[in-house]
Formats: sequence, C-alpha cells, structure tokens
Amino acid sequence: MEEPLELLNKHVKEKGLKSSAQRNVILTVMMKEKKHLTVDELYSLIKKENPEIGIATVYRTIHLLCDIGIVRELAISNAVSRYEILADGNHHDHLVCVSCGKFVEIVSSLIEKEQAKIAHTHGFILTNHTHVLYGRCPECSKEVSR
Amino acid sequence: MEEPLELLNKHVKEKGLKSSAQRNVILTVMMKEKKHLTVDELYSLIKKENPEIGIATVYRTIHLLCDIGIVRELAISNAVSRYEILADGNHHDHLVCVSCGKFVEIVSSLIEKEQAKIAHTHGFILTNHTHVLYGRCPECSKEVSR
DNA sequence: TTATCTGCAAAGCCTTTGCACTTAG
DNA sequence: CTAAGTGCAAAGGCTTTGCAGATAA
Repeated sequence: MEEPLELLNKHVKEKGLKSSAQRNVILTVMMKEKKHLTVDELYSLIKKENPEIGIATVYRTIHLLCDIGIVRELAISNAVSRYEILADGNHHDHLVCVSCGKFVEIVSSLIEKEQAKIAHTHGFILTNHTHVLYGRCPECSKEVSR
Repeated sequence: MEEPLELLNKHVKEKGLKSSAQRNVILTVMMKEKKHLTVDELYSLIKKENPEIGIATVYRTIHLLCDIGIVRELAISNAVSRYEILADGNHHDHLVCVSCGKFVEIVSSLIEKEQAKIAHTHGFILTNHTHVLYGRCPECSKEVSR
C-alpha cells in the first residue's frame, strides 16, 4: 500500500504545485486520528501543536486530499460532513445512531461488489461512495420514546 | 399503501398538532414532483402557485415530514441535501455524476437485505439509510481530463 | 380561547474567498 | 524571481429562530 504522504507528494509534483509544511501537518494528524472527523474537530486537534495554521488552510487541504482520493467525505443527514483517511484494503461504511450519534464502521464485501456491478451497468466510473445506515443503537432503543 | 397525506394527518392528530393548508401544499408538490429536490427547488415550485408561503415554513415542514418518515433526506457530498417522497415498495439508492450532477436511481434488493442483516448484527433498529455512489457518467467520462 | 403555525427578517453556522504576505522551486 | 500557499477577516450560502399576527380546534 502506498503511504498517504507519498501519494500527496506525488500528486503535488504531477500538478506542478508546491509542498507545504501545513499540508503535511494536516494529513499527519488525520492519519494519526484515523477517525471520522469534522473540519472543526480536525482544526482543534491541529491547533494544539500548530496554532498558527488557519482554518481556511484546513478546508483547502481537506478538499485537495479528497480530490486526490486520500481522504473521503462522509455526508451525513442533519450534520456537518466528516472526513476520514482512505487506507486501501479498508473499505467500510457506517452505521450511525440518530439519537446519540454513535458511529460504527461496517464492512461488507458483498455490498462492495454489488455497487461496482450497478455502476458498471449504468456506464459510470465509480470514484467514491457514501453508505450510511441510520438507526437507533441498542442503548438508545431502550429509552421508552422521545 | 398508506397515502402520504393521510400519514401526515394521522401524525398531526396523534401529536396534538394542528393541520395547515401550507403543509398540505408542500407535501402535495413533493408527491407530484417525485424527484430529488433541494429545499430551494421545492420552494420555487411552491411559489408558482402559492407565493405567500415562506421558505421557513418549507424548512419546518420538510423536517416534520422527515421525522414522520414520509420524506427522506439525501445527504450529498459537496452539495446541499435533497429530499424525496418515500413511497413504500420504492426502496432505491442513488448514483450521482461528480462532474455534471446527473442523478440515477438504483435498486438492489440484495443490498437492502444485507443492510438489514448488518444493522441487526449490531443491535441497531434501522430507521433510514443513505447510499450514494459517486462517479463519472458515460458522457462526462469521455471528456479528456479536467 | 389558546396553543400551534406562519411569514418575515434577523441571526447563526459553516464554508469560501479576496488580499497582502510568505515561501517553495 | 514567480507562481503557489497561507492567515486573516470579510463575504457568502444555507438553515434556523424570535416575534407578532393568523389560525385550527
């Protein structure tokens, strides 16, 4: 597997862009956290060590990383998007509790294959996907009502 | 199948709320369009016949309809959410072109079943889901690069 | 009558952008 | 040296909210 930092570097060179310390910091933090972070959460983590980095740079970098395919955006109903590192061999989707917000990663090669088949049927070249299941987790299901 | 308007009515009574002409108009337009509308698109359609309805009411009604389960929100990467009527027996997901925004509805009972199984495994009670495949449609794939 | 609903406009969030400065190549 | 990157603050979208008037039950 190719390292995210290498991928970023490669892309930057190919596009005639310049590397920057900030982008490396941002990507490194994302790799370290390995979680589904909102931009704000990511920004807070980054500020601890690098308070000089601005949130505009975080947004710009996140978009760049998504374009390259190193990071994926999770669009979530009634909430801001979350972002996560896409390490290959780590295809997964999400199960979210609509009550408490709990996040569970799920894996299904069966669904992966079916997706590819469907996209192919329609002549699409798949670049990404979002699959989020919403429901009530065991704890929240216990509560009488809402 | 239960009619959306009846469902709304029933819910309103159960919760001790009041019915309103505006909500009926909004739901009726959604049923007629049967499309994946943004709030703004929906608002424009509504204004043609009922210019007095405000956008705040459209937002409030959409949320109510989503809570009841008559309407579903489609959270989409890099774009505002779209909403669609959930007619039962019409379970489907979406394939979106990242280049031109084209929307294709897809159906897969295989994926539906797998989702239910996964949620069950984790003890979740499924209420909803979003499954969006992103890619390049046949037309946009022809373009040399971007 | 009275709690809900509505329209309006203001306020709030989150995200993007313009600009002057900095920096990699 | 020059184009790309950055931080800041302002501007922009989209969505929510406070409030006074309207309305269903």
